[in-house]
Amino acid sequence: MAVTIRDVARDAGVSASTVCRALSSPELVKAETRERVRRSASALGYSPNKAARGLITGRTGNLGLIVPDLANPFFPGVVKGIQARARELDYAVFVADTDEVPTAEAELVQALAKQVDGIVLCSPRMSESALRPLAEQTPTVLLNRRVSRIPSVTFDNLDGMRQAVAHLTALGHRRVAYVGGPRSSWSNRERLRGLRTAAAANRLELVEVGNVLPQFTGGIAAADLVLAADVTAVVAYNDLIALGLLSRFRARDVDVPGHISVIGIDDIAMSAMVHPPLTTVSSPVEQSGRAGVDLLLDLMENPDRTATARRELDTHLTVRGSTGPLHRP
Amino acid sequence: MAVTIRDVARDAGVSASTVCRALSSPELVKAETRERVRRSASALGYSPNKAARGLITGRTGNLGLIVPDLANPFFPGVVKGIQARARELDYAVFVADTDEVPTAEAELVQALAKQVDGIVLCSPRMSESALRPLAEQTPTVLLNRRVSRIPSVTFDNLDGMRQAVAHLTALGHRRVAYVGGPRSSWSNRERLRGLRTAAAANRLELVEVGNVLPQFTGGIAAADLVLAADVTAVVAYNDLIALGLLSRFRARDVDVPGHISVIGIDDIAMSAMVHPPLTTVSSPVEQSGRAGVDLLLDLMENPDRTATARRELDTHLTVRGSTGPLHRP
DNA sequence: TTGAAAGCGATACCAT
DNA sequence: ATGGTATCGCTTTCAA
Repeated sequence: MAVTIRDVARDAGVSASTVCRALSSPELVKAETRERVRRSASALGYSPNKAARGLITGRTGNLGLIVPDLANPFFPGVVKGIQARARELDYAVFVADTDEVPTAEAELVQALAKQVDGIVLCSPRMSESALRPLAEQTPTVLLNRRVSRIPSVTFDNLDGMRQAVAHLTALGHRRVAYVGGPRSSWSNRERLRGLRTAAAANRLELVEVGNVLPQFTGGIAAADLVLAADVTAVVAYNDLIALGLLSRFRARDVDVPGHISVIGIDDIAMSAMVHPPLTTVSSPVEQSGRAGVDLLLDLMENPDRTATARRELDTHLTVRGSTGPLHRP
Repeated sequence: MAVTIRDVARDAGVSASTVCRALSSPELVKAETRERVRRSASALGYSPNKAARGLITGRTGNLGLIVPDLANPFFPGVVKGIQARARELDYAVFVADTDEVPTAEAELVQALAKQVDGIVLCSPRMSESALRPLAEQTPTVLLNRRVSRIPSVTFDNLDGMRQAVAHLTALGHRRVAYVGGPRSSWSNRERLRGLRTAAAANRLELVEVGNVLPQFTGGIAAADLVLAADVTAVVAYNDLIALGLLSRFRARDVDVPGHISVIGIDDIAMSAMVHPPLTTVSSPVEQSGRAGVDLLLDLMENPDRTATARRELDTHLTVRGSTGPLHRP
């Protein structure tokens, strides 16, 4: 079948060891021999078997990536960032989708652990106590989650919320709702914390209307609760929820932003495509993926020094038509 | 580090061979021994190293998947379907995104070929002559593309277009535009062919307004051409383009569906979320992914007999608010 | 029913 | 500078 190192060795009239060296440590081989080997290799179309190499070197050249739900456009962005960086570094990427089932996370990590050099865990929902042993077993980087002694890439949710509240305050809003996402989401907790802090600092009333699925339907479901809460603005855990709110508001003939202002988080592409376009807290999603890969490689080379490495990326408010000044009497 | 088969063997007081058999060919091992081995294995948290196994069996237990652009919500759907099926069958999946760069396809196939048992090529843009040698080298299944002697899963684009035209005809439309996607897209060619056939059969005028990127911005760009074409309805290569059309129409104060009807293809989630919601030709996307995996496994077991296996999945028109009867004078 | 040993493909160490 | 050999973890004859 496939051409092996021994085929090349025979063809070039040298030993397998020499072929190996000629290809991976050229400086150790006489120029003439090296050339002969290289010619044979490319003539036969040889390329080394990564699995076999990994067996002995302990490096597979593969990375693992686990995300909660590819149907949420936020995550494909992360995947693209990771892919792009991984390809630059000549790594291949296993991708697994847990379908928002927290127990699937650990299973998938276990399944991938032996065939990858490291794993990027994106927005994991599992508990810290479940997470830490996994991270000790395989080099792991967390995205959108912070856990002590595990490297992570996060967005500055606190500052994002501060910007959102500042914007609403400037527009005259005094009473604002928050539609929460999954309770097990670290981002959700951070966003809530950021909102509380910012609200207090601005003497704004914050109404928490509960937790919903981080999806369009979650927003649909929350919309009526928001209206009943008698607020003039609402911040949603993510853009999908915010889009659900917008949709339901329209169905109920509630004017946005005339009657109520809406702010989402993530800045998924769709947010700019709807009408009115959604004001949202933008995060550099692809960049977070790239940063995750870089952190992972650091970690692999240097298990201890970088164990607590952290990148926190800036967010910024993108103001669009779904927020506006308060007109109500 | 990781627990190996020998650790389990020692713990259970048997040889490595027996552990291997107990786990993969249980019927060859005495029940009692088998149980003991299994207990040791799970106590130690053993799971076999796929790479090492692959070295000897020639099977890696991995699949490769190559898609043009994860940012187009159609593709994450495919990925989810493939993942789900692959996980059921205990396969892990490499995912690679070409960013719509056709030359990246072959490179990625080459890079993955040696570490997977088979590859699913989703909507490949490369030429047939480039495709065929790749498919001969590694078991390959095509999604959304048909090439002789390579197994494939496709949607019944022709019938989908027939349904779309029937719908528009029933509403009274006589002159319809088509906004094309990438010229190198097989689906685009099929859709165009289907439209031409159906238009002729219904004595409908079909205006082809050129090819655009299969993205929201493509639709924005095409909208003005469509308006200038003096049609009462437009079919777009995909939903993203259709959403771009809707957006631009709204910006130009063109009423949909009062002044013009719009039909997309794919039925991505967003299509139901906008206003007016988009009429579209729905395809069973996740199912196509699952079918792709099944075809691939057939092919692996049976390289010759199934070389030309084909699945064509039914599509159906989902009518929503973006199409309506003709009111114009 | 079980164990010993060979070997998959590549690499790394030890000789020469 | 090059070759021989052991080894990675697992599966698979072949014997017992």
